[in-house]
Amino acid sequence: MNADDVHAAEGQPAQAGAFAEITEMPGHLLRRCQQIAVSIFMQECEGSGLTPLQYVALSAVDHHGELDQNRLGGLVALDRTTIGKVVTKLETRGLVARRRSTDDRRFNAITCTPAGRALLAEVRPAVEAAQARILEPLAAEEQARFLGYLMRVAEGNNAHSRAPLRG
Amino acid sequence: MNADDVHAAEGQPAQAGAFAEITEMPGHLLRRCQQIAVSIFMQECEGSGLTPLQYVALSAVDHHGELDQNRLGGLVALDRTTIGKVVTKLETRGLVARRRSTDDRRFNAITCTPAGRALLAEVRPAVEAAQARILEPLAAEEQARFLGYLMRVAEGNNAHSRAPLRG
DNA sequence: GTATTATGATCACTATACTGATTAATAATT
DNA sequence: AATTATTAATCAGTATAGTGATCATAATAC
Repeated sequence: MNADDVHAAEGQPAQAGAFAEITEMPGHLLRRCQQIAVSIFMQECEGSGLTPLQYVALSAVDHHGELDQNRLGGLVALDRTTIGKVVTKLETRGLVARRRSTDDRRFNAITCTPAGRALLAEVRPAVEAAQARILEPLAAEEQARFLGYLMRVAEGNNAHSRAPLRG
Repeated sequence: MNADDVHAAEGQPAQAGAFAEITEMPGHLLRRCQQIAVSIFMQECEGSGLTPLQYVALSAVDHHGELDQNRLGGLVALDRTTIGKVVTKLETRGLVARRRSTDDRRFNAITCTPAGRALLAEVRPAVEAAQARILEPLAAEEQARFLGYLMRVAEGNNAHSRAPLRG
């Protein structure tokens, strides 16, 4: 910046080097990688109008057939409120159908529509292209090890998550 | 669920097995790991009232001395709007000071307050405990390799990020 | 058969993470 | 000097990711 710059006047900050360490911490790196993964997904899947979360949730509904929001949230590791909003978005686009279960009227019964299934099939190549781009900085063997580590970190810490996977 | 369950009637869903594959994709795993990393940070650093982002941003301000919001956003890889909100939150807690630069009146000059520096020092052990817990499912050698992979994925794809790191 | 408990969904609220439009100030061009 | 372009910040809007409170319904206890 300029003349009224404290930086120049104070010499060394209180915790010299501490910030550099933070940028090499797993928490910070995971945030950056997740941020990048979303960016790449949005680029590759632009035409579909789907976000990563919408794609995963729609796939889960397609794969599992009719299920309630709570179970769906567990399958994709999302809290009750967020999965509710994702379902609302998918519903307004006609990709899933939502109705109150007549059996137990507390439940929202979610099903995948033909339009939802068609979009899933259509966007699938772009999703796979995105995944390949995310891993591109690593060699093939490293990619496999990296995925293995991610799976173990996710599974090993699942109980510590605020929205654990409930398969 | 129950009797009016479409699942039982339809047999196999359209894309059998596709969802299982998605749960092993880097995009999904990175989201889950980031989600878990935030959960663990919030548990360990509960007393500080700091979120992961607030901690990283505050550290960056401390380390770099006075700087503007745009540069701060670049250092922590955040877009202009999000870094603005983080700074507002830190400002209301008195952890940073924000004033218009007299030199160039477009800039917000951000500085770390003594209270901010004190909190950083206080919370540091909890932050490191959180990082250790995130990596716990991996052996020491694997942790080092995992961090190396995360750094290469983040750096190699930096240009594809919607809010790239600008060191 | 009523009271208690448990559960699914929704609402209000906070924080993260962006885009596009706008505003204010500076820099570059002519 | 006046016009144009650029830049920092902010605002409105959308999506992700949660918490705690509330409401309706269902299951259980007594």
